[in-house]
Amino acid sequence: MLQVSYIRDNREQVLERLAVKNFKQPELVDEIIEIDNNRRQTQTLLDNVSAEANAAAKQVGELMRAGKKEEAEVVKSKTGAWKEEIKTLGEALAVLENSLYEKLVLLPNLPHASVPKGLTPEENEVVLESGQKPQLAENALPHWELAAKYNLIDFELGVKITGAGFPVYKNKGAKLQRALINFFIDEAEKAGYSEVSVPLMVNEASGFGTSQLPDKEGQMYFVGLDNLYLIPTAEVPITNLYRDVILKENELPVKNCGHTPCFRREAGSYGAHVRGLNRLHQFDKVEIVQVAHPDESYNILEEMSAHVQELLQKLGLPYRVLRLCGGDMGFGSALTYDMETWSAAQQRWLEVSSVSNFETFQSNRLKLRFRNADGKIQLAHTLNGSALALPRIVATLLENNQTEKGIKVPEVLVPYTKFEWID
RNA sequence: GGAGAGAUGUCUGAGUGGUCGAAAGAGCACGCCUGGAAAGUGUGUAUACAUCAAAAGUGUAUCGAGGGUUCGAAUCCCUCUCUCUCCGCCA
Repeated sequence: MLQVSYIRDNREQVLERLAVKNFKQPELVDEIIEIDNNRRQTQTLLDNVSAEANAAAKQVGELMRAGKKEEAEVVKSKTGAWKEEIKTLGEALAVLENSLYEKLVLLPNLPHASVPKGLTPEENEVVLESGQKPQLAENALPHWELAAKYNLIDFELGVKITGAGFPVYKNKGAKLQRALINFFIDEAEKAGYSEVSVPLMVNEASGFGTSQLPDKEGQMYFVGLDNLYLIPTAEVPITNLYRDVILKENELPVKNCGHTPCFRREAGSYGAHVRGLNRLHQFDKVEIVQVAHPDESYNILEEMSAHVQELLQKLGLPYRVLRLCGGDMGFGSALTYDMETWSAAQQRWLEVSSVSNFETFQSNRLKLRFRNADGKIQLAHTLNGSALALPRIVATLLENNQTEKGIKVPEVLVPYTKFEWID
């Protein structure tokens, strides 16, 4: 959520930045400024009347104590009008605050200056490409066939017990999952992230804090009986650890990592591109999250991007890094890098990580602040990234490393899997 | 799920209608003291909004949340949420 005071003071810039994100309702900006003017006037009126009423109440108390009952009655009789006014103004203020809020949550974050204009994924900027795309044999198989051939993943069994998009991992498939999770967590800890293990369901306030709500209401599984949402990413519980927190400047940056399953309804996604592990309703992911000083957040974004790339390098996967264009960015992000690995059997890039700087967009909602060097309270910046999401990593590992002997496990994973070949 | 108790600042904890944004202690910050530290000692130590060019200052709101009674509510009443204890169930 953008800060009203910022919008008020930087109207032109806000409009210009929103245009980069192809925001469809720029008129909201002026509506917000208008409502806010109204709100501030009302606030001032209300404060003044309340001050008068407070002074009178105090006076009554003093008169009563002095035994001047009649004078006290006189003052009392004057308070009726104030009460009425306080009530009316208070209600008006609440209406204004609500409508201000309702419009404010519709504004996405402003994109960073480096974000390219554009509408579609095709317009994302390729920042770099790394690694060799493997040349597979003629009869190379896509991962869903490899999974069946080596008895690693049973999609039909998942359909039976839950539904499509909930695979059952078996044998070396299950072990590979655990190996990847442990590898990713260990790497994150080496990079200074401390591990947390968090709830997989969150309340509405948490969903709102990281801006999944109200924006992505329909994308999350919702447990109506208890009003809880299944997390779509560990970003939600981990970042919300710091909701309503004021940190000390020297505590920044805060670095956390955590493994969780993620649950996504993915409503409306069907077809070849969601085959196999390409898009699931439940998948495992290791997430890295940082709470940063505003002056440092873009350096930290690069550091997080480098961390993700290092993982891909260690796994020997060819990848590329995209800087998302305005139209393809998430609602709350100021700058997002997507990392994609090359799936040799499918001949396409698969997104395996997304690293974003939210600047103050989340922290404004979270009330996540720090006390700066001047002793002033200031909003912190939040960042997060996948490091990494498992399914598409598994997909590309299986596909890219297939040989006639079986599937070769990357060396870095062998200490975790305790086997070198899937055969 | 049933019965009871409770929710106050960073923490402990006082406060049952006015002088309470809130005692006291601890913690923390800064100073004094000290060769240095500890002890001792002094001062300070919530947040939001409004006002102001800005700071200072001032005003308003906030003692779990929301509503009510009253000239006046941390304190009384109602509703909700959460926590603790006991019982039940249970990985």
